[in-house]
Parts: sequence; C-alpha cells; structure tokens
Amino acid sequence: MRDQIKLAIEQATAAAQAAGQLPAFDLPAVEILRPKQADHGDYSTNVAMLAAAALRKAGHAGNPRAISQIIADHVPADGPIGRVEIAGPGFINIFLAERWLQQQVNHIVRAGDDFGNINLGNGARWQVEYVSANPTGPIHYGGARNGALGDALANVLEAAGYVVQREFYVNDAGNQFSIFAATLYARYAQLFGHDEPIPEDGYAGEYMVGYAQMLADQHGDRFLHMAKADAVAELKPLSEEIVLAALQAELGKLGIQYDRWFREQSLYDNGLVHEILEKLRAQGDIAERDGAVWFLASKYSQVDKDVVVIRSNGMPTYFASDIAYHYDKFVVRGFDRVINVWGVDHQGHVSRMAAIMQALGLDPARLTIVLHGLVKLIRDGQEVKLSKRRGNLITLGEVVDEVGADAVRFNLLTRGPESAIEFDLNLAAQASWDNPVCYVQYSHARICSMVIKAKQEGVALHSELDHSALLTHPAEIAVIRKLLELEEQIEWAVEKLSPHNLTHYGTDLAKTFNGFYRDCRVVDPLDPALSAARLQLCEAARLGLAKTLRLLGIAAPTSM
RNA sequence: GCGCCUGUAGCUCAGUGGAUUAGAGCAUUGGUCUUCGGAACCAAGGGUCGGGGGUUCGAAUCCCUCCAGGCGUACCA
Repeated sequence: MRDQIKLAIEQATAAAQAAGQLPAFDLPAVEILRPKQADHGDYSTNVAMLAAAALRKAGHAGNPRAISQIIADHVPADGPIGRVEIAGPGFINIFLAERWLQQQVNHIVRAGDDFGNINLGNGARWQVEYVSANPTGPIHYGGARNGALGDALANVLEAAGYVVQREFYVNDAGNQFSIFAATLYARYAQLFGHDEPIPEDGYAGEYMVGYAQMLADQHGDRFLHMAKADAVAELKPLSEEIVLAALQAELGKLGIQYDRWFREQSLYDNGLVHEILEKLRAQGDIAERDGAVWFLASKYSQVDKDVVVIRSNGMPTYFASDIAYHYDKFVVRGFDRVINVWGVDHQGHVSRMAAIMQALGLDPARLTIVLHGLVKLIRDGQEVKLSKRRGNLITLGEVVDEVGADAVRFNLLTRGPESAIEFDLNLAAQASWDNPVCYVQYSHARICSMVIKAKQEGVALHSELDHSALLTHPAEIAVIRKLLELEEQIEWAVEKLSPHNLTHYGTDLAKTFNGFYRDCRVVDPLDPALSAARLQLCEAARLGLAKTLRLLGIAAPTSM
C-alpha cells in the first residue's frame, strides 16, 4: 500500500522534472508518513522539504511550498490517490479515493486468511530459536515471555513471506543436565525406600518426585540393581524423554509448538564440536592457557575477553557446543538468517556470538539476537523470587492455568522486548474481564454472531453482487482504512523484529469496528443491498481481527 | 569501574526526526441508548516526555552530560 503511494509520488516528481518544472537533482529517499491527524490525510510526504534542501545545496532556489505544489500537480489522478493538499511548510497530504477504499472490502474478503500477508521474505529460509530452557524441570514464568515473543515473531515472519523453522535447543550435554539426572536417581531411589540423598546443588523441587514416579512406572526398580554410576548414565536419556514431554506439554498450554527439538548432545555424538574446534585451532582462533582451552574472542571487534571452551578439568563449556551449533545452523542446514530469542541476562553472550560468526567466516548480520527484559512476578504486592534449583518456582503452566493462555500472551506482547515487565498475578487474574484481549476477541465473536443473526432474518451475504459503493458512512470508511493498515503493521513488526505493535493494532481495529457497529445498523431486512454491503465489511473486519489474533498466537473465538 | 538497556498521565504501557493539541488501556468522574451480543458507546479531568546542554526549518525520537533503576562484566547457562 505504502509502496504504491511512494511510487506515485516518485513518478510525479520525475514527471515534473521531465516537464522542465523542476531542475534535475538527486531525489532523497521518499518518505511516506502516517499523519497523526485525520485531516492531514491518509498519508503525507515531506519530499518537497527534502528536495528543497537538496536544491539549495546544488545552488538552485528551493521553496518547499512551491516545489510541493509542482509535484502535487503531477500526481496521477487514477489509482488509490483521490486528492492531495499542500499544507504547513510544504507537506503533501495524500487522501485515498473513496471508491478505491470501497473496493478493498471485496479484495480483503477474497484474500481470506491470507489478508495482510506481504512478501518481504521472498521465500528466504529463516530460523527462530526460542525458549531453549535447560531440560531440568518445568519452565518458569520468564519462559512464557520468551515463548510468546518467539512464537509470534515466527508467525509474523511467515506472514511476511519467509520460510520459518521453529527450534528449541535442548541443553542436554552440560553439567546442569548431569546434576538433573543424578537428582532424578536420588528421587527414584527414595520412592523405593532407599535413603539416597539429593546431591549437593541438586534440583530440590517437588516436581522431581513426579518425574521419578514416571520412571518407576515405566521401568520398575531395575536401576537399583546396578552400580549407581551406571544407573545414572542409563536413566539419563530416559529422563530426557520424560522432561521433554513435560516441556512440550507445558509449552503447548501456551499454544507453542516446534518444528525441531535440537539436542546439544548430538553435536558431540556426531563429532561436530571436535571438528569445528580443530578448524578454529588451525586458523589460530584457539589457544591453550592456564590448563584450559580458549577461544580467542578478543581478536574480534567489540569483544574484550577470551572465552573458555574446554575447562582445565577437560569438560567442554556450553560455548564449545554453541560454536558447533551455529556452524550447523548456517553451514550444515544453510539458514539464510537466524533469530535467537534470549533473556537480557544473557546479553554478555551477544558480542561473543558475533565473534563466532566472524571466526566461522560468516556474515554476523545473518545472526540476530533478540533480547527481552525479564519478567518480575508480583503476588499480593510482593515479588515472587524464582529459583528452579531451590524448588520455589512458579511455572509457566501454573500462570497459564491461573490467568489464561490468551491473556498471558496478549499481556506479554503489548510491551516492546527491551522493557522489563512487572506482572501482577492478582491483577491479571481479576482484570481478565477488562483485559484488552477480551475486547478484541469479543469484537470477533460479535461479528460471528451477527452473521448468524443475519441468516436468521433472511439477510444473506450476496457475494455475486457488489454493493460496496453503498459504503459511504464515515464509520464504514474508517473500518476500511484501519484494515488497510494491517500490511504496514506486519512490515513494521518484521523490521523491528517485535510483534508488540500488533496488540495495539488489534485493539485499535476492534475499537474502530465497534464505532461502526454503533453508528450503522448492519442487519436490516428492509434494505438488503446495504445489509449485504455491510455484512461484507463485517466479514472483512472479522478477517482482520482473526488474522491479528492468529499472528499473536491468540484464539479468535466465534462466541464467548 | 566499564558495557548494554530502561526512565512518557495516578497505574501498566505505545509512540517510525515531522504538523498550534504527545496517545491507548486500566483507574476516577459524569453521561448515552425501549441492546443486529451492555464484555458496548460518548465525554471530562489528569503530562517539567528523569534533569541540563547541543545538532536543525522541526527533537519524546539523534549527540553529549548528569541523576535514578535493571542487567551484564565466570574455567555458570
């Protein structure tokens, strides 16, 4: 949409130059703006002001208002632009043609679920990796934000023409997972009456008993008939199955599903970690120091410290496998671009990832880390401290059960990623009736019910006849205008790699629709043509609301 | 100490160098309609955009500085 406007303005400027009314000059990039005030048009452009500055630099006279008038005179009369106005210091205000707007209703309905889709991606293969929590227990509430963000981002990228793969990286090779397995063994042994203490630094949470019970149900007491070390080693992969199933179920409550669960251990099993470290050693990026093996990150810009990849005790750090993991993403699997969604507490890792990319000979711009602020849970006016290790945690699943998946997602997605969030459980639970998410969903449900009502009254949607020219009421035109913003909203979300604008857009669209509902009677048996036109508009609005909600990962109910 | 992020209405937050008037939701106050779903709609009050400098036609937005808060600065992840 905006591109069409931009093109028209560029053509008008070129036409003015061809006609000799404007001297030749390098036109700066034309900016098409969305004015805040409606009487400033649907769009506006400051091209005349920019052109004036360029002309003055080139020694010509440059009066912005005069230039804007010349350009305005050459704007093509047909197409989406109905009229233009010159305003202020030289703004060109652009008003869309009413007939053109009316016609968009049918285009939207015809597009159906594809309404709003754009083609920025052109089929480029992107990967979004999100949540990626340690597989050592339920996901704490902070993971909900990561998940909601990553999932919505993936949705938006798909709508923008990218082929997206959603991935969860399972840290099953590190120290934490070993401690987890050892803890599970202890809980398991305890179930059979053995006095087996939970290891120091073990996972003391009660949920471990549940996992142990599952293990006992599936395998009986057979791990007690072997040496402890053997038992722990043998139950490790089994415990991973148990915990991954739990993670999957919990994330499913939030509506999150993955294309692939990528196991860190697989990078050791197939030798890739070793292979890549040798490659880096050969090119001088790896060195021994103080008994440990280091990646010489400080060779690269913006990193001041080297990073240990193999500890002096011979155990690799997570960073060793991370190098191989990203090699796998870009070189083995060939993603064009990768988005990693991380909590801001991992920010120290970001610059080192850029160093990895350079060391691997990859363009660092192909890897983007989206950092999000942390979530502070408030209950009864007090901060709830979370610690998986100590076992006093509030899980993602618990919060979803308490507040509802839709409200959780909407709430977390109204903020930009960088903001820190204070989430008041009492408030969220009690305010759920007044929650904006309900407002948007309600508008969707209301339209669905109106369509049923229309059928009952014998007012059907005449799709074979086009009555769109009857949509002349300001409230009707306002809905169409708002619907046409969706593409720009998706574009914006992709550019910023944040979908939070869509929550505000959804509320906005619902509000605009409700204004129409107030002012315009839709189902009127005495005026079937107008009813049909308005029902068609309702369907378009429904599609817009449903699409927005779907992108956010929120249900669009037909009744509430 | 150094680095990154944040500071906008009573609260939670949007805001893309643009337009005498910086927006939304919640909360507060008042109002509408003999309801195509009242979980609606309309209106009002409420602001030193953390402070101070600068850049330019123009700054919440860019630069500098100070203040306040968060996070990072591991042979943890």
